[in-house]
Amino acid sequence: MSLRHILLGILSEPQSGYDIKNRFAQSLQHFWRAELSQIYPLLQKMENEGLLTSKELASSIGPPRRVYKRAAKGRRELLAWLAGGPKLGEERIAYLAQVYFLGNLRNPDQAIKFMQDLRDHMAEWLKSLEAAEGKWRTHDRRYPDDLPDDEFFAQLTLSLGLKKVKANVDWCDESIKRIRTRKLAESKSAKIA
Amino acid sequence: MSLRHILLGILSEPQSGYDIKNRFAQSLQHFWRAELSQIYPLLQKMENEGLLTSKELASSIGPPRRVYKRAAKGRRELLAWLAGGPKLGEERIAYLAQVYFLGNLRNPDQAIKFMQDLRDHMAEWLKSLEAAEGKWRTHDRRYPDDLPDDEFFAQLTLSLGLKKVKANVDWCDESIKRIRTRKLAESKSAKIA
DNA sequence: TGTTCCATGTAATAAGTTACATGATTTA
DNA sequence: TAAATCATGTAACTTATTACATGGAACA
Repeated sequence: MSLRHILLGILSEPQSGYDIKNRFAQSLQHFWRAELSQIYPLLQKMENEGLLTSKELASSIGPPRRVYKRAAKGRRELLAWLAGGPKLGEERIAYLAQVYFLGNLRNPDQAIKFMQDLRDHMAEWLKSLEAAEGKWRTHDRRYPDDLPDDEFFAQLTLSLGLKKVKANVDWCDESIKRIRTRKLAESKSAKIA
Repeated sequence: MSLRHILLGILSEPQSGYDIKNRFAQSLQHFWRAELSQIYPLLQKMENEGLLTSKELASSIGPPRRVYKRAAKGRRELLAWLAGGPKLGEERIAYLAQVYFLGNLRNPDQAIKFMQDLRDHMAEWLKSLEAAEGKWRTHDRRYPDDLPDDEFFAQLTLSLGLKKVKANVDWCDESIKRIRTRKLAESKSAKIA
């Protein structure tokens, strides 16, 4: 039920479905994803429910755009979501489910490969977050604590992102070592037996 | 598409839908959740697809249980999922979406309250993870690196959980301070103006 | 005697994914 | 001239949630 609230959050300024998709690509995708084919019908539905208003605008580059903005009712629903306190216990992290079952792989090298692959992705992700932060810092001297409200809270999520992705990289390194050590211990006990 | 793979992972040993729900409550729920009303029909469907087999067992305490176990075909599908490498980019963390939009709250005290609430939940979660670890360590001297494969990889997810939840608590503390500082700066500039 | 636990499910609805369809404009 | 970007959508399908239905055993 969160996508509708995310749309309400984004639509303090008028934007098209396409704009929203780009907003996901920039920042939101780190904790929620959505396809255009989900966004477009939902915008229409929410307009019918009186949460949004829309108008069609001609565009210089390409087809006309339908831009949506939240209505007063939409703003109230957003505030109710926030006032309801943090929604915990709904996390989904597919790669951890995979790690949980890595023991099913017969050869420990496969588990090591999986963790190295994960490590590489996390390190790359960390790089991109650090680059985003660096750019933001150099382009806006208000960064990070004098930013306007909406950007400040987006920065908070970036700052947690950095911490968590770093923790992930460290954990991957540790885990790979631990799997290697087990592998050695196993081959020794096999020789003894 | 991950629940079917999680079921395949769990069902190396025969278990009922109810057992699976309990398994979620113990550990899996930290990265994936599932309701019984999703589990039961999916087990049936996967049996029809030849991924699982089942049989009904009488129980001493309560109604008869239908226990499922993965078939050879199910095991192959699980291995293919793991061999496909880590599934990234599908994370869902609703509370971060909320933080992202906290700027919509007019009064900074509301944002502080939200973050304190989040902090409390994270601290409680951390306690429960530490308790789980302590219990495991005292009850099994093989903990953590000499555990059998399946438990070892489950322990890896616990060890990441500890790191991440700690990072979350720290980040909440930092964030609350930062919001407080902004609030003070704002009230000063209001006086000057 | 009421609540929790054990145990299985169905029905209705909502949310989300994948594939398809269209067409202009800009860049390589 | 092929690909990418801009822009909007529909159709078919899968996945997930909420509500409902049943009933015995244990516990407080």
